[in-house]
Amino acid sequence: MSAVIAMPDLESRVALDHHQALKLWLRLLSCTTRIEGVIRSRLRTDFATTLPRFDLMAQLDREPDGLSMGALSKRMMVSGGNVTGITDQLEAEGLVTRSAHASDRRAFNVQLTAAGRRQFRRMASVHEQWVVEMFDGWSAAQQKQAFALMAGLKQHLATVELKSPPKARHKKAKEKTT
Amino acid sequence: MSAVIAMPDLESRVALDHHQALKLWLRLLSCTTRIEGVIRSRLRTDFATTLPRFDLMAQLDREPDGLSMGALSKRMMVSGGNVTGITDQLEAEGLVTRSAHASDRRAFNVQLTAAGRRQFRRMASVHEQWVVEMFDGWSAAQQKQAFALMAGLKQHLATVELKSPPKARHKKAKEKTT
DNA sequence: TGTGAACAGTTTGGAAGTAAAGTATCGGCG
DNA sequence: CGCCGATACTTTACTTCCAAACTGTTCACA
Repeated sequence: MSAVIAMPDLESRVALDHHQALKLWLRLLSCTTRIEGVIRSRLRTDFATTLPRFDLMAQLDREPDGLSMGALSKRMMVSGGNVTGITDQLEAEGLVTRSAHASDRRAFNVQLTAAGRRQFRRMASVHEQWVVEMFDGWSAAQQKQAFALMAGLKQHLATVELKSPPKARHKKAKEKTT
Repeated sequence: MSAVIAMPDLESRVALDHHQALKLWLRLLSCTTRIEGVIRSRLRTDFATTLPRFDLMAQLDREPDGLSMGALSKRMMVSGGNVTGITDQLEAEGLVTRSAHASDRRAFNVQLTAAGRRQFRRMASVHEQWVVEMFDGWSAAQQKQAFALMAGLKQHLATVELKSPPKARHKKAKEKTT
């Protein structure tokens, strides 16, 4: 329903679009913040752990052969320094091991220990139920729809530069700045 | 139609649902994390500010009469102690004022200063363009659809308790715990 | 071979977030 | 009035996170 014709003022149409995207973003953000808050709170009270620790263990649970620090950082979408700290903790508690990489002496291979895997599995099933509970406000069809929408968004976002592009956008300048 | 009791026959269906909700959640999370990261990064490089500072100013910009610390805390969905710290910074920089509440000596009224409003307005328009840019992977129709979906989710989430409920849910216990 | 860029991870310094305890004020009720 | 629980905010101690600087390793290539 975009007003292609009879545009009294381009300004107002743009402003409306802006408003829509902004409102959408705020709503999206408040939903995820809320869900994160609930999960965080329950992880603390039920399992005395935190979301990043759970997240790291979840990544490792999917990869029996282990992951490097860098791979963990990328998957968890947090900085490397952050992964170092969380891994330190879990290692100290005997939930993960940090072993030398076979061929690259810079890298480590992080793996879940038996105890770590046991603990994660115990938490994971409960965690899944929490997520199901929070999304059952949506029907299965709606969930599918949302999933598809998010797929598109995610793909588009991958093309967005992290830092603000240097303005001139009327030319399709796509070359690397290196 | 939530499978409340462990029914062997429905086991696999439930497992599928779980998987779906979980995947949906992870995708939702990665989208918002990415968007947040982009905005955060650009706010830093372009305006030497941070997301929570921007957020606080945005709340105040909408309320010319100012807001109390508690109201800010609620709107920003962060703890009160957090708001204290951010307000301290902005006040020290002359962007907001913390004045005594008219009738309640416990409360403060936080307002944008002229300089604060000027700075915020300058940032806000650019910020809106960033958001528009990130959501233009979606058509206007898709944005509308997503917005509606999120509305439903948000509403459902409001009924979810923060801490893990003590198990028994087969009765529709909806009474307040106060 | 050797040199320099790129890469893996750690360290550091600081902002942002929380929960929980503390301070001061408010408001109701005897 | 005087007390007591609720409220508004701050403080404290701690975790999480990032950006940027740093160390050590690898790899390309002259």
